[in-house]
Amino acid sequence: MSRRSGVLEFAVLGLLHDAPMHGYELRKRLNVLLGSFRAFSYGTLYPCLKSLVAQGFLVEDNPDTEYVPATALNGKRSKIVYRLSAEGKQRFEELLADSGPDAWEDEHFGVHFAFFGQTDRAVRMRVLEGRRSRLEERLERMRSSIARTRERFDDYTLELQRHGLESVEREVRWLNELIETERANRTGRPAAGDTSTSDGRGQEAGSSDPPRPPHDRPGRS
Amino acid sequence: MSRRSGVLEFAVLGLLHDAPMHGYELRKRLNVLLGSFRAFSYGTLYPCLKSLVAQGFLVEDNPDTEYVPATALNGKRSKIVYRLSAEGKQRFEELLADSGPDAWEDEHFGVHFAFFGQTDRAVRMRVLEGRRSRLEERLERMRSSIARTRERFDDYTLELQRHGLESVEREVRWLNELIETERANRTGRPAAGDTSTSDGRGQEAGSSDPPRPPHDRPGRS
DNA sequence: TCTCGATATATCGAGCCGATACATCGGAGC
DNA sequence: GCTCCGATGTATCGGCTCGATATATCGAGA
Repeated sequence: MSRRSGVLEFAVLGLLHDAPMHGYELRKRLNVLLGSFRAFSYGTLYPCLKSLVAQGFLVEDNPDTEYVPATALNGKRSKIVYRLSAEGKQRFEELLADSGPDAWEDEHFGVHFAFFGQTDRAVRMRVLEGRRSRLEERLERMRSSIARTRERFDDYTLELQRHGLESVEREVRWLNELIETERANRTGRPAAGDTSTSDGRGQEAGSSDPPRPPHDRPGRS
Repeated sequence: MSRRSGVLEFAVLGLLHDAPMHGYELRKRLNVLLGSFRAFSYGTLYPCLKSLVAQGFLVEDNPDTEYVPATALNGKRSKIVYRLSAEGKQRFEELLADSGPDAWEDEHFGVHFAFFGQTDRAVRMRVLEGRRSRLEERLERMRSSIARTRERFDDYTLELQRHGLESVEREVRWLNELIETERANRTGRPAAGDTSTSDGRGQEAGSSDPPRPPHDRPGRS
């Protein structure tokens, strides 16, 4: 589990960091959290939850004391509420601090960004700039590819390629705005790059400085 | 094979409609053709080619007469050139004429659009409008979802959702332009809605009227 | 009461990717 | 001429993920 992407693990840990939940609720919030970036199905979520329990990152809060229907078969399938263990909390912090090349690949960037509110400013900057350079490489390849094959395809195919290209260009502009905002919000005090394992701070969301992303006005109704 | 998406089958048939090719070349062109819409790996392509041969849609042009190295093992693995059979050509025409709901889902729309140059105008219109209404449904859901969860997430998460929303909005605007162009290019003669199985027309690309998609100017260098 | 949809957990077949292996060929460098 | 290396070329395997499906409860409404 989570050998390939680890995206789901990260997202689940992050959501359960706020509040305990059961799978059904978790999946709904998951697909809202990640927006149009990614969606997961039950066939992926439930095995992942099991794996996270087996790894010790999650604990099943089995509320046998609470309302259990149990009218049916002896197996009595009731709600299973998952809660983050101490190891799970620590694991989430580790994932938050990761600013390696993986963090700005297609599959990972969305989740990392979704939790930027709990991420150090230095990590945020590295991830944003890494993502941008990644997309600029792709842009270069797409442009030369379109230029090379301009004569070989009909107009609709070229239009599809052009549209894809502009999507990536828009993505880069978005990143530029974000980076610019990060730079503008740079206070005099640099973010404390603590590698200690959550020693003193017992607070849940230790965001001392509000990041304030761009686009204060929602734009349209 | 090709039970779920059929995208690869469609794209392979369409590319081999123009010229015979071997797998390696096919994959390169495939990933250019579909732009940023989709990419396929060898692990998907080669089994699909085998399946298409087994179904009788492709023929292996094994050029034993041409240069065969054969210095190595007795199996002598040389180039395998794939060519469209008559059944394959007919299959491609069928896929081109498909304007059912599947044609405007996420997985299928890109390929269908890539071959719009060989598609009837009536089918093009149905697919574009179907796609647009599909995205507008999604837009509605995303908007209400963001409105409902505005207070539950931090600013970066909301920014991610907003950006996803604007991506879909941009997609709808793009479709609007395309549909408008289709309408403007509507000549007096309606496209012959023939359901016959490619009876008279032996021509390769039977595009009698040039579709002329929007954005004549490439915009930027 | 009976149906229907939302809530809730779980599994299975099949598609698809990434990595990898194997083999050839043309060119760069020596 | 020689070797190394990257592009060309075909092929497979492990495993992640999806869509469909099965099962069961609950609240709302006909």
